Amino acid sequence: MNSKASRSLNRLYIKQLQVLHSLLQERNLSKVAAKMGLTQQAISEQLRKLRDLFDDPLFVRQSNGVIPTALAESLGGKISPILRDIEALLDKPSFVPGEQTGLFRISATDYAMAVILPPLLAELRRLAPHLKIIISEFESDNLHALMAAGEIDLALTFPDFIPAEMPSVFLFEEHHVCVASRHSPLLNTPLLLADIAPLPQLVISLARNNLQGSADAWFAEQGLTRNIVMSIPSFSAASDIIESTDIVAFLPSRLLPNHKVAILQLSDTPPSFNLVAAWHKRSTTSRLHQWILQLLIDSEGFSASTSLPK
Amino acid sequence: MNSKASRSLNRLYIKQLQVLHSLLQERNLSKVAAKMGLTQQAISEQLRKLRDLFDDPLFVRQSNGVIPTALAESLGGKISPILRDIEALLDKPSFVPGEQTGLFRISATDYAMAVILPPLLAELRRLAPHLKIIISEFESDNLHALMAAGEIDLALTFPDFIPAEMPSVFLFEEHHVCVASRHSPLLNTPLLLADIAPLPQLVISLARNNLQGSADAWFAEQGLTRNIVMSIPSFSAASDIIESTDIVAFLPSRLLPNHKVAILQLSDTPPSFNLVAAWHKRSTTSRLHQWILQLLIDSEGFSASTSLPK
DNA sequence: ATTAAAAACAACTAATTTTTGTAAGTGATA
DNA sequence: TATCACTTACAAAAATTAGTTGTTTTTAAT
Repeated sequence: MNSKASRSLNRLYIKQLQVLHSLLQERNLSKVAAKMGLTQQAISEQLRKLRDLFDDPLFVRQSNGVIPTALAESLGGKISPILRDIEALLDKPSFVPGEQTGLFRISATDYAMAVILPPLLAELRRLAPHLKIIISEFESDNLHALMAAGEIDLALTFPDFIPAEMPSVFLFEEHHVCVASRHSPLLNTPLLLADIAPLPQLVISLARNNLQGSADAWFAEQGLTRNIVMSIPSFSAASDIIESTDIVAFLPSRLLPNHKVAILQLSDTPPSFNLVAAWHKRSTTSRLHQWILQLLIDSEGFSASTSLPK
Repeated sequence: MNSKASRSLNRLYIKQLQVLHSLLQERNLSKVAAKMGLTQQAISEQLRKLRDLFDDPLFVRQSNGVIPTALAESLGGKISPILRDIEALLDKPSFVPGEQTGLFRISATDYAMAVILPPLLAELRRLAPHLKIIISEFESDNLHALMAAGEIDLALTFPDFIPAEMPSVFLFEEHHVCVASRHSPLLNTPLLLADIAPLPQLVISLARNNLQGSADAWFAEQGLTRNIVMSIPSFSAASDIIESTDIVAFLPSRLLPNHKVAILQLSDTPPSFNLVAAWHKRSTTSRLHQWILQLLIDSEGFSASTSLPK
């Protein structure tokens, strides 16, 4: 392509293509002008530029209008589909869940996998059967980077793990209950927090590989120090361990009851915590994303109060 | 389509689509700016307009650039072919006669059909076998209107019949010879113009249905009045009539010899006249038209001196 | 918290489009 | 052939828009 043309191409309005197209139909500058809400002179000027661009008169005048040259006519056939394609760009694609064929990636803690995902995924399978879904274990380290790279679309986790710049929505409030093996001699015995503190305990630690638990502060408030002897990164594995040891732990209430562990009768109630769904700003305007988020909010009747940073 | 979008579409540069496209590749405004020879601020402003047009952020910023939203990504796939199509508009289609599949319409007097067309059509068949050709009898009345309407591409006729605004090219000079039936007793007898004048004569009149011939003025110059008894609109039919009557006529020299009529030995030579090819301004830049015209000029070694009105 | 990179904003300048006004071309018709 | 009605083309002013320079804000990593 010659350089003059490519330079001019930068300055080519869609409008100029429309002028050329209308001119081929109307064969009259004044009529095209009226149709486009401009003056005849403006159309004449655009035509002058088109003539310069294509190095052809394109239209020659008659008493009652103009008639196209061979080149103008051949351009006409090519311009029509281009204009249609460009107009189609602006038509918001209608969003029909059943027709979604894309891929949606959810990162979730194993707690969320057990509690939140089952009903959501059932709905997704029902309403959007052609949508492919990838679920990955929640990684707190580089969540934002993964989302920026487009490798995760939605995270289901605890508020602490989501960076401030990410929009998120509150899903529900959860609290821990203290559990022990179903064979534990402590079952059916009323217990105080002070009774729990010295017992060997396990904490679920998703990010930090240490022996600190989320309820440590609560014990400290009452002047107690917990006897934490183990840390694992999975809620479901915790149950297995607890079942076969003398270890006790605080597990989210919605994971219970299960057939491996039993709830201890504790007089105090541990502080509650929240579950949230978080995503990257880039996804906020995605219709698919919006729809799945709404499904999530609706699916268990969560009181949805979105908190999107401005 | 909403009215805001259609209004904005008028103002949409091809360049803006290129910005969107480059941004999807580079994911960095400054790099796109450098690539397009503009400042970062200019790209930012175009992005602002695109955001307004599509009612979507399109790109959200990071520390080292931007990342596209779902909408921007979906637009990307549609924009690439559009940009290719638009660039293809500017590529002049290469003209290969053998690939021409169009239709070419020639209007010719029966003289031109007999003398000019045969070699031209032979060449056309040989060089452009996929080109369709329609030949029609020359109509002097509304030649310009027919050509404006695209119903005739080229006329082969006499200069008198082509309006001043039509471009034309001189083909060759022709002159009349006086003929009579091959059975005529006048054959082989030297004749003066004064001898011809009283003889019953036929004129070929393409436009005006009257008894005036093109050589009338020539007779008048010598103080003679022709005895015109018949007018017909066809040169070839003239020969048939002359053969079977006592009528004489002036026929173009290139139609002779033929087996129906014979040339009279006239001492004077009638004034010559020209043959021209004429067309509509709209066709002047058509490669097909130019090529056929050149073929016509070359085919018999005519001394081609085009006379295109400004 | 600091920093480096990048996008966004603001005011100004340059370029372009559009309009207003006018001239000139075209073909029909009196 | 002169005029008429209609049309495109040209020119200069006005309005709009794109682009630039300078600056601020945002972003995320150190």
